[in-house]
Amino acid sequence: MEQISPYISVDCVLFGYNGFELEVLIVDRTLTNDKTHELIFNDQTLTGNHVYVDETIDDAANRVLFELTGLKDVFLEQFKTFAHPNRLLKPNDQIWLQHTGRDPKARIVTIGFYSLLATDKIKLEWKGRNVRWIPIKEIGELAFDHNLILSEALRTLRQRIKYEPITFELLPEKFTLTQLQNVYEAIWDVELDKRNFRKKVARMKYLIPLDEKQTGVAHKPARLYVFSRDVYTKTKKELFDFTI
Amino acid sequence: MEQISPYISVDCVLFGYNGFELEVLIVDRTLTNDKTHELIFNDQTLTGNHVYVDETIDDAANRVLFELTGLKDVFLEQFKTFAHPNRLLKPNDQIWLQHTGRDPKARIVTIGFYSLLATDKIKLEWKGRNVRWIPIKEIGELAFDHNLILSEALRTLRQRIKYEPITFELLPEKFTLTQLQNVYEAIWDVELDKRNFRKKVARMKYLIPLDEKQTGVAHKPARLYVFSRDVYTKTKKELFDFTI
DNA sequence: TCAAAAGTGTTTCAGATACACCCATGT
DNA sequence: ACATGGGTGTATCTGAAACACTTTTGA
Repeated sequence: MEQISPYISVDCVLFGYNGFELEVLIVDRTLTNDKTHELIFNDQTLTGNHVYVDETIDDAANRVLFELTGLKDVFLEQFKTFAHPNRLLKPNDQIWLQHTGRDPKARIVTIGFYSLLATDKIKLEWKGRNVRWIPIKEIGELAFDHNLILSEALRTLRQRIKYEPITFELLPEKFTLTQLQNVYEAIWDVELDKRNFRKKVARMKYLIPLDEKQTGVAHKPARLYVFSRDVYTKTKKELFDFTI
Repeated sequence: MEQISPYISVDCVLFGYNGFELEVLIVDRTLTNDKTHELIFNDQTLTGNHVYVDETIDDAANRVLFELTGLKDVFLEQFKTFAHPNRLLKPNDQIWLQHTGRDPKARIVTIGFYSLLATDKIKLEWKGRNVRWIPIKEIGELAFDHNLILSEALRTLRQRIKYEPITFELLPEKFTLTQLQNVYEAIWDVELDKRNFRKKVARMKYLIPLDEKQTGVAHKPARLYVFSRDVYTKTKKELFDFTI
């Protein structure tokens, strides 16, 4: 067993999309009395990891993703670091740290990462804990400073999708334009005009239309598209443009 | 003396503008043998600080700025965290850590901040070390992973000025439109068209023209402008727009 | 045959780009 | 009087926004 860097952790905000809403992966944190088996508390956290001594923070974050999905090379990006001296001082958190054998007084710096995942890629169990997707609007109080981490991640995501083609990561490999539009609408919580949206994506050469259609839908089946990272990197240009 | 969090530091990339080029604040790091007074090495670093146990990282970063300028409330923003296990292993860095009484084997997480400053606000001495502005294109090898930190800061800056009005921070309170244009040109290393640039800024209502002109210049004196953060926050709107 | 979502075109307006000359000042 | 940078307008093109109907499929 490799040794842990006791003052560094990573927290991962995993975004998913259920066809209607933006979701976040949440794990249950349940603490019971070892002897009486009575429930002490039951709440929720984001996914996170400690970092091994010889491990980079990116590797540690990727480890979370791998444990949850069995996949390497998932989209994952550092967005902000949280190091407030009081970030672990809520009563439940103190009990939890103590119970899991950590120093509740130690100051832990956590580096926040976010990732976009097709929701069906996730295992529903992680480190013996229950895992589930929760729509972003239904998320209540989370442990530690995880509500703050989540809201900063969402802020970053909303910005990032304006300028980088990453929304595809939330969809199956082959997707329809309506699905893609729905993703933008879910992330921004707005409605977009279908015709204008399609004119816009028509200019994105890296969105490749297939000679393939949806099947099994009770309406005119939509054409399927794939995202070509190859075309994207070849055609993207730096914008020396400012908009404000 | 407050106690230091030994595994957390902040590094600040301070950008300045000399009228022609984008500059970065660099401090000399000179190590001499305590007995013979021979020079062991002489190289450069960014500015940085350790973090006190009860201090937030933002406060620690602001402390650097305050030590250098005597100013509070300077523009300062966290942009990325650097935690590679090998980031302090270059020979000079190991000698330096040892010499300054720190554990050269310890893994230190550093949170990168960047700031924009009018260059005349800086003191030229910091922690007994020499401080100077160096044009970004003339910066050589820096200590630790500071070249990496700098290049990530620059990447962030180039993005950020597209969507946020922060370039003013590099200029005196009252500035001309040509100065402002020069700042954009220096940061992006491009040339912009004067007339089109002015049409663009004419739409920025938070750029307030004054009834005041340059004096003492050997040509038609330019009108002076100020940035109104007040007007900016009142008129800015969220963009639900994507451009790629 | 009906319900459901797919798919499509035009007009109007704002902003991006390209481009050249006269003006006010100090020396 | 001249050198220096300040300041301005027009034409063309591209993309943004607003808006409604026909088509294809499964049930």
